[in-house]
Order: sequence, then structure tokens, then C-alpha cells
Amino acid sequence: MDNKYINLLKKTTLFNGFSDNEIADAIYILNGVIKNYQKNETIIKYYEPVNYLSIVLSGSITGRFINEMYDELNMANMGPGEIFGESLALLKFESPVEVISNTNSEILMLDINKIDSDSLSNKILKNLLLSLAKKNYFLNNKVRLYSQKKIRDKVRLYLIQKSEGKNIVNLDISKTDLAKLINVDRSSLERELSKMENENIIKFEKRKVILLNKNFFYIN
Amino acid sequence: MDNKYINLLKKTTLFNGFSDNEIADAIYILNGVIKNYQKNETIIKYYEPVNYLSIVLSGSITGRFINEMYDELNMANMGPGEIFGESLALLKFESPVEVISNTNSEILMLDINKIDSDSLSNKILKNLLLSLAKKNYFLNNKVRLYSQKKIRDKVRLYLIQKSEGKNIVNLDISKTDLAKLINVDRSSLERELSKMENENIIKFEKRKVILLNKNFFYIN
DNA sequence: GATGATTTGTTGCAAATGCAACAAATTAAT
DNA sequence: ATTAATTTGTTGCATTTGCAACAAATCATC
Repeated sequence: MDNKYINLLKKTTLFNGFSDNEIADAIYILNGVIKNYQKNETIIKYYEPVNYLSIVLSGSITGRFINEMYDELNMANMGPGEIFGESLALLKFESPVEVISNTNSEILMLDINKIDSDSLSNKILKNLLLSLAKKNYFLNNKVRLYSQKKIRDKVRLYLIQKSEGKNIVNLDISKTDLAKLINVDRSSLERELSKMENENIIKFEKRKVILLNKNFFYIN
Repeated sequence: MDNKYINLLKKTTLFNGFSDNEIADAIYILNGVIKNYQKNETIIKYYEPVNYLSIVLSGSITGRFINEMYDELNMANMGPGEIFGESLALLKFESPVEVISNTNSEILMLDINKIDSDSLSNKILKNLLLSLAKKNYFLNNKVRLYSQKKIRDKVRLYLIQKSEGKNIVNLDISKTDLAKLINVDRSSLERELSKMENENIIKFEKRKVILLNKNFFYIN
């Protein structure tokens, strides 16, 4: 295992609180392997069994459902330090999502089922549990977001979730991607955002959104 | 801790593979307490910190979001043996959902943060991890279901998920509840189901659905 | 700085859905 | 067996959204 990524790995939820040696040991125990992927290459295929917990070391990846109609629906983009595939690897299930490399990327793959009952394993378990709990929380938020029927309500909830009480939200992504993220048609989103600007609820400055109507966003 | 529920607990994901003594020990380590709730009583309040992993011993509960408009949206019903609150307890987060007792119920509450590094704790961790992984899988399915834009597609996906390849699906729930579950207006659901019956895609017999058009459901 | 690719903004139109209201049917409770 | 409560089925109408198409603006690359 290359030393190059130790500092990155220290920041992951999986190896939070680990020393350099513990990380090296953990990777050894879990049969760690680094794989390289090209831009647009498939990392996990739809319906294929998932055997490894994966950590993005460099580049970025996208997990997406392909529903029966072959609409593509973006789920989540992940970058360096982020973890995926752990649930499916634990359950030994087939993948309901397809994972694709957005850029050239390096992925560390760990055989999570090699976890035993020594103290290092126990430490890994605890971190993994926290990581899964966070993902669970994220998914719950996603369900909540998707459960909104109107675009305006989705936008509101998304902005509230991102704002953390502040009245400026940096979207980080294009409106095109925002539309995918909240699962609505782009032009319909633009239409609704225009309306909301006209009604002085929000104001766009490039990719920043200023929340003007505090009432609407339940601020204070 | 009463002996009455040992057999139920053995069947839970949390205590899978545990002996009677191990369960008793685990409950002791985790400061287990049984609480009784009345019908319609709130078990976890919206926005309140969650401190315990909870297991339904008797009765049933519902977890639901209350969105800003106070539409109620049913999330999941849980009965004896099912576990909830574990993610939030681990993360020490406030609850984004409200959990209510549907009937009179008994709930076992465990302080999950008492988990240490002894071998019993290790066993609990592993089971908890699997349990969370399953929940994750469930949530992913939910997101997938909600991401369908048309009622017909939601119905299709829901029936595919429930059918497990068979061509008869027992809904178990009323259409009213189905509408809540897939997050659409009831009358709109009825309208769409009627259309689907007219087009010989499905046929209702009480709460059973017969999948007539195999093509539509990707059977074989 | 020119060229190509991507994103943004807008609009007309059709389709899908929510909402409201009500009657009929079914189920549960006394 | 009667009454009350819940579920089902249906419909008209307004609203919302998706879809398609296109021009303008912005960004990226050479």
C-alpha cells in the first residue's frame, strides 16, 4: 500500500482516529487493493454482486439508478475520501445502482467481510457503523426531499437543508445538475426559480442563492 | 429484564445468533429498559435528540415525516422484532421523523453508546452493522420508488419489488394506505389503477393484485 | 481570441396529478 | 342487526409538470 494516500484516509469516516500503522494494518487485514478507472468506466455494474467496500482516492464517481425506462437518474457524486458499496458488500447483494467513474480515478477496495473480532476490527466496525448511520441519515433526507410533490417545496427543502440557518446558500452545482438532484425537469425548475425570483423569495448570484423571504424558509 | 420476549429478540437482526444468556448480558450492558406506550402516543418527537436504539416488543409503530406544510407522510410501519432509532442514537442527532405508537405497545430501549470492545460488544456491532445495511438497502429502494415521476411507474416498481418474480402480489394494505406509501393522491391512484385494469395490465381481487401483462412487469 | 460545448432562460402545449366533493360499498363496533 | 367508520370508485376542474424546441449566455479548450 502506497503511503501517498494515508493523510486522505485519515480523514475518512472509516479510518477516523486511526494512526498510520493502524491504517496500514487495516488495509492489510482487509486485503486492500487499489484499482484504476478511466473516465466513464463502470466500477460497479447494475445487478452485479458487490464484494468490496470502496473508497475514492482520486477522481470522482457517480452512483445512479437506471430505471426500467432507461431514464438515468443521478443519485450522488462522490470524491476523494468518500466510501461506497459497503452495505451491498455486507449483505452480499446485487447492485441496484450503477457506479461510474466521472474522471480518471483511483479506488481502494477492501474486503469488508474479512473483519474479525480483534481490537483493530472492533475499531473498524465502530467507524463503519457511524459511516452507515450517516448514510442512512442522508438517505432519509433524500426520501424527504423526494416526497415533496411540488418543485417549489423541493427547492425550499433543499435550500433549508443546505443553508444551515444562514441566508446565503452556495449551490456548488449547475442548475442543470440541481434539477437532476431534486429529480425534476430542468426547464420546469427554471420556470419555478424565475417565479420565485419575481416573488422576491430568492435571488441568484451565479451559483449562490440568497434567501430573501425568511418566512418562506422558516428562518428565525 | 423479563424472560417473556427472549424468543422474539432471538429473531431480531440485532440479536441474531445470540444465546439466551448473551441476550440477557447484552441488555444489561446496554442499560435496557422496557417502556409502555398507549395508542397514538408519541415515542420519538420531531426535533428531539434520540438517545436509544428501540425494539418493538409488542404492538406496532409508525415513523413519519411531518413536512413544513404538515402533510403527514407515512414512512414505515413496524411491528414486533423491528428496530428503529439506531442511526440517530449513534449520531446523537435530532429526529427528523416522528414516531408514534399505532396501538398500545411495549418498546425495549437500549443505550447503544454503551457498546465497548469486549467480544459480546463485537458481536452486537456486527449485527447492528448488518441491520443498518439492510435499512440502507430499504431506503435506497424507497428513493428509487419515489424517483418515479408517474403514478403508473410507481405502481409498476412497487409491484415488481413486492412480487419477487411471481405474478400475484398480496398488497396487505388498503389502497388508501398504498397511496400514502407511494406518495400520491389517493383518487389519482384509483384513477390510474382503473385505467390499468381497463388496459388488462393488472386485475384486483380484494387486496390481491394479479399481474396480467408480463411484458409490462418485465416478468421473464 | 476563436471555436465548440455546456448551461441558462423562455415559451407553447399536452399530459399527469392534485384537490374537492360525493355516493356506494365494505368493514368494524355495539 | 344496526349504526358508525373507513374504504372504494368516480368525476370535473385547476394546477403543476414534463417535454420539445430554440436563442442567448457562459464556460472550457485549443
